[in-house]
Amino acid sequence: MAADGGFAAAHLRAFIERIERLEEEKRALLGDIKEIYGEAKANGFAPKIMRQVVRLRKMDTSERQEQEALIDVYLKALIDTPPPSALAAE
Amino acid sequence: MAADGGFAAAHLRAFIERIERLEEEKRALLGDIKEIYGEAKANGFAPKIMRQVVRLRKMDTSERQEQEALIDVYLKALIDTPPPSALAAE
Amino acid sequence: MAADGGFAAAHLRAFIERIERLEEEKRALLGDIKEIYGEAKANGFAPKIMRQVVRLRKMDTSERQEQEALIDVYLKALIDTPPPSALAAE
Amino acid sequence: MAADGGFAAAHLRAFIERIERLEEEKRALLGDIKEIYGEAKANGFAPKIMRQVVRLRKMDTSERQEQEALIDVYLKALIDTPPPSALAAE
DNA sequence: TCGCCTGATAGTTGCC
DNA sequence: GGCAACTATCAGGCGA
Repeated sequence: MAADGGFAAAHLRAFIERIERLEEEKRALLGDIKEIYGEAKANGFAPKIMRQVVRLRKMDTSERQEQEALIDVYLKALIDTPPPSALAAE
Repeated sequence: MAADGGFAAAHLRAFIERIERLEEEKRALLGDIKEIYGEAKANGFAPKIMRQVVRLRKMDTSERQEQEALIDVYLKALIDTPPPSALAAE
Repeated sequence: MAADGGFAAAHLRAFIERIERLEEEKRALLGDIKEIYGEAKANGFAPKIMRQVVRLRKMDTSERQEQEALIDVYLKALIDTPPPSALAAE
Repeated sequence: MAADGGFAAAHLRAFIERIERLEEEKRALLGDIKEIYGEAKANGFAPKIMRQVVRLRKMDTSERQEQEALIDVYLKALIDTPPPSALAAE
């Protein structure tokens, strides 16, 4: 790669530049999102809860439903086997 | 730290050794868990589903319950606002 | 909040919608970045190294060198304490 | 599986219980490790550096140097391509 | 078996 | 200054 007259280096530069450009955009986007949570908080909403809500709404629409039935079967088989964490509640 | 006659170095060594020892144990534990999933698979169970089940059982017993009510309120407020991903399903 | 005639709910909906819209954009951006790393890989570059490079370029040079120096001090303090993995080599 | 008189369910329960037990141990182990880093910090060591040191000691020396060399090559190829952050300094 | 992708872990940052 | 949330990296599991 070093013996190619710098062509590879130029290639690499192009990739890195594109990536860094997109990362800048991403950074801006993250800032915008954060700002909205800030506004919401100023209006009496709980950002933490809102984040969970956004997350849940994402999950619910995924292909998870397809496997839901099987998960349910497994969970039901364990219905009288409480998870260990239940002990911590004492 | 360099001018302490190596006392700090000995101290650091002790900490690192303890950590590396525990990491070894952790590694072994992960191996055991993996093995069990393998056994289960050999018995006709789906490891992937089992992992999700374990995960769900963990979540259900966490402090999430405390915030569950509030999450519910938020979700209900959004009941006629479908998430964007619904559009992708077309 | 529940007793406000739904005004708060409408407000919440507006916030969530804005957030979910931006998250869609973010998702797209992440996909683009990933794609570029994929292209780079197909051209013989190592994505893992590229990521480190992008990260290093974000840091101030002096800060980076300071960290490396400290790492070196720690490593040297452990010079006669072989890591556990050496044992596995037997 | 459902028509087996619950034998499979019992089997599944056994697997899940073993897994959850081991996960508890893992959780405890992680807590212990975290605790040691805390102690070290209280004694004037930098946990962040320690973690990197532990990580480096896990890698083979030659492998590590190989990576560093490659990072250097990449960085040098980008030497006249300033990162975007330089623009922010203006 | 390889590549992809999701889930786990470490680092960073902002809040309290 | 410590704590907790969020982001990014990494490794293991899954599917082709």
